[in-house]
Amino acid sequence: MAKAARGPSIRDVARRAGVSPQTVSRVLNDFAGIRVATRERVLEAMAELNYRRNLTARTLVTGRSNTIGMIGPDIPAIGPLSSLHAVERAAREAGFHTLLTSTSPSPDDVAGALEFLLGRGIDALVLVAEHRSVQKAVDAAIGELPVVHLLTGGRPQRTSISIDQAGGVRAALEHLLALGHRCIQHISGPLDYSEAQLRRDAFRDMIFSAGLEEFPNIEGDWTTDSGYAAGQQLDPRATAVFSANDQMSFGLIHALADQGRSVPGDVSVVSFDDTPESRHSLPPLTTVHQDFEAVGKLAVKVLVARIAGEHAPPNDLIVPWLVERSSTAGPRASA
Amino acid sequence: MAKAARGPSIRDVARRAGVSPQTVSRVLNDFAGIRVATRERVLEAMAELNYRRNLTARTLVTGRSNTIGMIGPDIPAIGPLSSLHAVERAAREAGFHTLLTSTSPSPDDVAGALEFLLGRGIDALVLVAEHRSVQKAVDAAIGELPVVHLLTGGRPQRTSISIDQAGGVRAALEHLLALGHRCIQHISGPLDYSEAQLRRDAFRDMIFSAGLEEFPNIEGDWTTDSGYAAGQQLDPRATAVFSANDQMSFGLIHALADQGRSVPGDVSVVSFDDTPESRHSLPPLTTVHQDFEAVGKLAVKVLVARIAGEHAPPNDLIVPWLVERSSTAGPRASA
DNA sequence: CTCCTGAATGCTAACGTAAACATTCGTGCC
DNA sequence: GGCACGAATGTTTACGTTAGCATTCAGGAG
Repeated sequence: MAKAARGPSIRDVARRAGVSPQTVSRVLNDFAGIRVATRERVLEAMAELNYRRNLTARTLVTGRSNTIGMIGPDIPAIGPLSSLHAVERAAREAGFHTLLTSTSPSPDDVAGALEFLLGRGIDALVLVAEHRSVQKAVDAAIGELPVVHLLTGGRPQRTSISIDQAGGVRAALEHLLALGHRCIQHISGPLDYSEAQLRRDAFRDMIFSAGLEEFPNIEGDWTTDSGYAAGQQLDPRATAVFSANDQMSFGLIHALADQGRSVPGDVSVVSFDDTPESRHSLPPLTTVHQDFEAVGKLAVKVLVARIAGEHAPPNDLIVPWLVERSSTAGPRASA
Repeated sequence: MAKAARGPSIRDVARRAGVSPQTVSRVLNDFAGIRVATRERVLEAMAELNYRRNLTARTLVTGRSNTIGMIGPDIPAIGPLSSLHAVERAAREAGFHTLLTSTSPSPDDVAGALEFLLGRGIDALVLVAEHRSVQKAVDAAIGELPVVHLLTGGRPQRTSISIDQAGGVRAALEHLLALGHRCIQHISGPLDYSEAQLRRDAFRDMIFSAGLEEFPNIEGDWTTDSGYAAGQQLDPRATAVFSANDQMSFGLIHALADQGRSVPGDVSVVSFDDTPESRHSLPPLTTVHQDFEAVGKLAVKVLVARIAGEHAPPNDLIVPWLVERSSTAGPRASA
């Protein structure tokens, strides 16, 4: 067994400094009304003993952990990972820390992750790119805990910080329409993810209201490989593709290149995410910018307010915008 | 103030089941020697009250948290993020959970992160892609805690799971040499990261022992943008580039394309990481495969063993290999 | 019937901290 | 000089759990 190796406690410090444990606690928590000499004696004792405050005990007694739990998806896609990372940074700046669990969509896994976080006394919960099974489990288990759903794009019943998925899709499609495209196919993410479904639905709405022909949806799984596969089943009449994330776009463009078709010469591609890679791919992608950083910051801001007991602000919608680069152009005359 | 909203405790369950708290605890921890009827009564009571075990209290009394702390870099690069993610998954499978903190290289930040993790009673620590300032802080603060340094590629003094950076570089350069390249320039990562330095050093050794001319090192910061910038300062005589990660390679290739130079026609590019994007970029990258998943798994395995008090196995070196794709070819006759 | 034994369960203390209340002490005022 | 008062510090208790020891109980041996 690993030895317990407990460090010095507040009591040891108190003894060494010749004060009561409570006084040490007060110094730790920056209470007013401690004589300067006393405080210094305590600080000195802490330094000498190499004292480290025990967050576990503190959490136990206060019921507050200053920790935000995060549940993310199991997949190593840059999008969700960026969001998680952004939350982590924003939380840190706000004086909070994060407890990260990723989980496969299996209900058992989700329940386990939730169990761990809740048992750990988190003060709030952030859900990133949730699989739908996660939503259900969370709704069942959460009591008063502040929760933010990130990026889902529209869950009116609870607080959520979302990118306005429909708005982003609209910007992307308007761009393609303005270029003159009439045959546009969609490569969606896995439809059991909220984002994927929202984007697909918004796409359909746009196609419908523009009176265009609807091509069958090709469902990918967010990965570059699935984008490549999608490129192989693309309808030959399509002059433009709206792809649900950048990674799939890369795969798609690769597949087209292998078929001897160029982007945007033969096919235009509009994408979603604006990951760092999309700025420098060949061609650089025209893509909807998702400001992960802003989302993370806003999420933490909302949560901190709710933790402090302030009334939760209404759902916040971050509006993404289209970054026009070189993967789109007008359709060929021949099309 | 947020209401405490404490859930039911072991005591509430005990009262309801008509047993002592200790018996409930025994049921929770799967002790032998509980009458079946009693156990069932307890389980029933837990279900009725929707009881959730408090990990905080448990940690406080046992001194073990079943949690592995992770410190990662502040940057949202896919490489380190993948590693963190892999550790998280491996830990979960081993019954552990993870506490993630990322930190800027500033000593204060690092100290704060460490403080948080240690105060939280983590059982072990994983360092991913450490900035050198992290190493120093960790060495100072860690006592008996099992630590694994991930991906640094050679820290003999402590247990570390590393990718054999030098081996990877060797594979990459041997490939270029075999193709006939003699003018090879390096784009390194920021040299205050261990990996960046190890790769740069291995590169130099290879160049030296092959008796080739040494071009000045161009130092990037792992991002695609810095790769693009590097592409603009490339020595015109270089027929091949060894770039320290995939993201910078993408930027580099973009810059070359903007100059009207093609890859691999005019310049060959060998890279490091084998991220999912590299399979489908144009051209697909020849790159050194880093098995983040394997590294994560191995790290957790080592840590679990050390937590259990077994003697730490010696440093483990994972050997990466070169994946040959289409970004390399022989030098032009004109070169 | 009593005693012993082992199985099942209960009781008490402890983990390290902070909240709430209690006490001490110095100081200024009458 | 005595008193009141606020500032500084101390004492007690609780948070939810588990370790360690104590107790109860049933059943078999003598």
